[in-house]
Parts: sequence; C-alpha cells; structure tokens
Amino acid sequence: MDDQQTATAQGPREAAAPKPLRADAQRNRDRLVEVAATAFAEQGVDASLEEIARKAGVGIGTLYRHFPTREHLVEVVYRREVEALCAAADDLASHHPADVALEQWMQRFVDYIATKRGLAASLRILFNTNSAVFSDMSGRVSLALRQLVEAAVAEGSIRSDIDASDVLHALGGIYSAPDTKDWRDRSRRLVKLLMDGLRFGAGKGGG
Amino acid sequence: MDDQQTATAQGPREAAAPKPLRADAQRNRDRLVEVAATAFAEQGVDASLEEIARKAGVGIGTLYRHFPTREHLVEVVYRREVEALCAAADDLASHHPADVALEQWMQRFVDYIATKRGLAASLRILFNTNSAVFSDMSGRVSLALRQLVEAAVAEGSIRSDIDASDVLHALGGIYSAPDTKDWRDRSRRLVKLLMDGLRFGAGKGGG
DNA sequence: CACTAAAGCGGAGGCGCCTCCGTTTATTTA
DNA sequence: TAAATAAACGGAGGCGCCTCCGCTTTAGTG
Repeated sequence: MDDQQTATAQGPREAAAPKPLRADAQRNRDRLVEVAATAFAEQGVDASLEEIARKAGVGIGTLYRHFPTREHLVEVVYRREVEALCAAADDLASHHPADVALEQWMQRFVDYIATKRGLAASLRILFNTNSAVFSDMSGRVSLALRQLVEAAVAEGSIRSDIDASDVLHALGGIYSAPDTKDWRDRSRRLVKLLMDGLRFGAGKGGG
Repeated sequence: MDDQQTATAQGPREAAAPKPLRADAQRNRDRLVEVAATAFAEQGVDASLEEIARKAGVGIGTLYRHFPTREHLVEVVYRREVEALCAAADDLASHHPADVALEQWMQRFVDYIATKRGLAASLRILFNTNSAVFSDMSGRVSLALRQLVEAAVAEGSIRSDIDASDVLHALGGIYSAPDTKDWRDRSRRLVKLLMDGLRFGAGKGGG
C-alpha cells in the first residue's frame, strides 16, 4: 500500500518497468494523495485541485504532472482507501476473536461507505470509464470479508449455515439504503442486528 | 416546436402557467438555442457557453438566466432536434411513396445519430438525471417510425410480415455499432440493405 | 567535491464557469 | 404620449482548470 506509484491502469498487456521516482517527487506525490483523500472526503470529488496542491505545499503544475486528470487522482485515492480497509481486516483478525473482528470490520465498512455516499454519481463515471478498477477493488473487499467470516465460522463464534456471500448481500442492503440523515446510525444498528443473527446458534465447537 | 419555452421538466404534478416571455427575451432565447445546436453539433456538449452567448449576441448572464445549467441547454437542444426528426417523418410521408419516405427518414435518422456519437457519455448523464426526457423522446421517435412502416405496409410497398419494432431493432444495431471512422457510410449501406429486405416480396396489393 | 544531465518544480497566463447587481427596455396604466 | 414598474440584460469579477516552459533540485560520475 505504501508502494510508490500504484500505476494508473497499465496498458493491456504486461506492466512495464514502473521506474522509481526521484525522492522529492515521491514525497510530493504522497503528500498530494494524502491531502486529496481528506479534501475528497470533506468536499466531494469536486474539491478544488488548486487548493489541494496549495495545501500539499506544491504548485498546481506538480499536481497535474503526477495526476493528469482529476479522475486519476480520484482513482488513486479510492484504491488507497480500499486497500486500507482490507488491511484492517488482517489487523483486526489478529487482535480480536473472530466474531468481534468481523463485527468491527463491518462497522468500519459502514464508515467507509458513509464517506462515499453522494459521491456515487462521480464514482459511477469512474467505473464506467474503467470498470476494471471496480471489479478489482470489489474483489479485494469480498476476499477480506470471506476470510473474516470463515475464520469466525471455524472458530465456532458464528453459525455455520451461512457464508461470506450472504453477509455481503446483507451489506449490499446497507449501501443501497436511501441516503437519509440518520443513515449511518441505522447502518450501525443493522450491523449489530446482523451479528446477533450470526451469533445465534453458533456451534460452540465449530461448524 | 416553435413554442416558446419547452419548459424544462415540469414539476411532478401538473404544468403551472408557463407565463409568456417578453418579446426580447423570447428572441434571445431562440437565438441561443439556435447557436447552441450548431455549437454542440460541431464541438460536442463541452462547447464554450461564453462563446455561444457571444455568437448569439447576448451577454453570458442572459444565457444563464434562460438556462441555469449546461444540461438545461443541452436538453432543450436535444428535444428540438428530436422533434424536427419526427416532423420530418410527416413531411416525407406526404411528399413521397411510403417506402421512399421510410428509407429517407431512416437515412436522416442515421445523420442525426452521427452527430450524437461521442456525446453518448454526456447524454447518458442527462438521462440518468432525468430519465423521463429519454423515454418521452424515444417514444416520439418510435411513434414516427411506426407510422412510416405501417403506411408502407398498407401501401404494399414493403412486406407485411414485419412491424415497426423489428425495424427499430435493426436501427438499434446501427446505434450500438463501434464508433469507427466509416460508421456513417456503413450505416447508410445498412439502411439500404434493410430496405431491400423490406421491399423483397412486398405484396403488390397490400398486406 | 564539482559538474552535468535528467527529472522535477511551480506559477503565470489564458480560458471557461457562474454569480451578482447596476442599467436598460418592454409593457402596462393613466 | 408619458410615467411607472416589472422583466430582462450584460459584463465585471472571482474562482477553478490546465498548459507551458524557464528555473531548481537530485542522482549520478570523475
């Protein structure tokens, strides 16, 4: 995740040498992504690029050299966040009982989605333009979820007659829920409810 | 079609009094639509609004008063063109044998689509935002087509074992064809081919 | 360390977007 | 026709986008 370029959509066949950036360039690039992540979260994907550059302490020209279009920048930020979400799965799994890890991860998922609501339209454009990005990312997310669910089933802390895709389906309901003011709270409750259901009748000795 | 406002998406229930525009306002509005139609056709929907205003001989403020967003203007232009296309159907029908009218209308349809290729993405945004526009417009187009087809069948100049929806389906193929350089020519040939097929085995005395 | 080429920087400049509001004009009323 | 007023005009101004290119910094070489 901290690797340098996260090359923007490699050409169709093979990934040519990504070529290491000069130290200062790398620093600026990281700064820009960092600032952009905040800006997009706070103001949506229409946040001013000039302001992002300013806050990152670089010239607008530098921003454009690294990210020739707004979409490039959005994509990199989006990837980074999905990867952080997936990394959190491993982290939670190694510090908590499996069912707790699952629950906390789902709550974090809700938080993540919360920042993306309203950006749906813009993201949809991105996905239409480059649908590989979307399938790649959603693949990672569902992999992370599957591992958490399977661990919890194996541990016997949730019931064994469901699988990851059922849980994903339930989370899908969260995403498509109308965008009301109390969306976040309702979603958190929904996750709790879901966990209660999952824990109910868990075989103490595993599936 | 020369009516004044072509109100931009009336509220959900009922159309309130559209209120006549002042004479100068009407004149400016018409001018803007006229110029915009040309500009969009030549440069795509990203044509400069300031330049459109300039060419129409009005200030940018006037343009924005009439069309608060770019999409409003695009929509009005789009409607106007669809209506012209449909009106052409009646006109052709009353000046030519039905099969000739049908053929010429389809060629004109190809021309129309030709100007819209590449704008697909922008139009899709419009339709996502306001899908009523799309269904309304496509309804008009298919009505026009149906009348032409039925007249030709009745006249006996094309075969009677097909109907308008078959023809529409064939035209759909044209639209979704890849956007190559020779698209227009290929489409014209396709229309000819389609007409040959339609004429083949036409009952001389009607269906 | 000095030197150099390549890589990177950054902001001025030109353009477009859109809002705001003082000025102009069409229409109504007397 | 003149006055009154609501409607419409239009462009200056502030901001953002993006390109272009002269200047600076880094990484390599002797």
